Amino acid sequence: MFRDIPKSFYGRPATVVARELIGCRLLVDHPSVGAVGGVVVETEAYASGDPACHAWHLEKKRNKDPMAIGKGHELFGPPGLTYIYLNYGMYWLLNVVTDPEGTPGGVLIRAVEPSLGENIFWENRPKIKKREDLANGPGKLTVAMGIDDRHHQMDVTTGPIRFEKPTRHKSDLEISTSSRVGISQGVDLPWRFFAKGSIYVSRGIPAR
DNA sequence: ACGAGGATGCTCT
DNA sequence: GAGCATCCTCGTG
Repeated sequence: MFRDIPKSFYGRPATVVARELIGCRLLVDHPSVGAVGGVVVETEAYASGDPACHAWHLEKKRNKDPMAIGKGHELFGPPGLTYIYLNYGMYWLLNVVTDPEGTPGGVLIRAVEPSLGENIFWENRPKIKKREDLANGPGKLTVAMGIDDRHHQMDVTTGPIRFEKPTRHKSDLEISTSSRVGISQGVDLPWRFFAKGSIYVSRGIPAR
């Protein structure tokens, strides 16, 4: 079973939230079946002072002009809202804003194991043959679950995208870390978190 | 198993 | 014009 997560959960450092979201359930409202869901098995943290974070260059700019605005400004905003952006001109990527307002931070959801409304996952990704390939990547899970820019800046405690914590604690769930995927800056930081041994984790870096 | 390359659109990293 | 928090297909071993 699952229970709601309070807003205060997200007002903490991105690395902490990223780790604790592993094992939680992601729910997305769906027009025909009510909602689809998946258990989060992989996340990445992006933080203040982190050269790979979308807010990094804005942070530097804001040292001169505190009102400067640009890509990633949402990451400075109140925690617990979604931050969704298009990458490589094709895929929407889902993040949750973390850290107190004024401090940039966010968590990228990279992979889920389908757990509710799985037929929708299959419908949205008709070429896929294996269940573990339905949502084992940040672009794949948004396609599979029907997430796009309509879900941008929504409250994850009340909105169409929500997270729930398992009531049974994750004593049986081991979490591993690694460097982050697909970035060229900050590659040394071990800020990718994933469920050890899960076949639903994305490819690229060995899942141990 | 693994690597190369193309698709595609927004920001200025 | 370059670079990007990606994915898929097709080639080779």
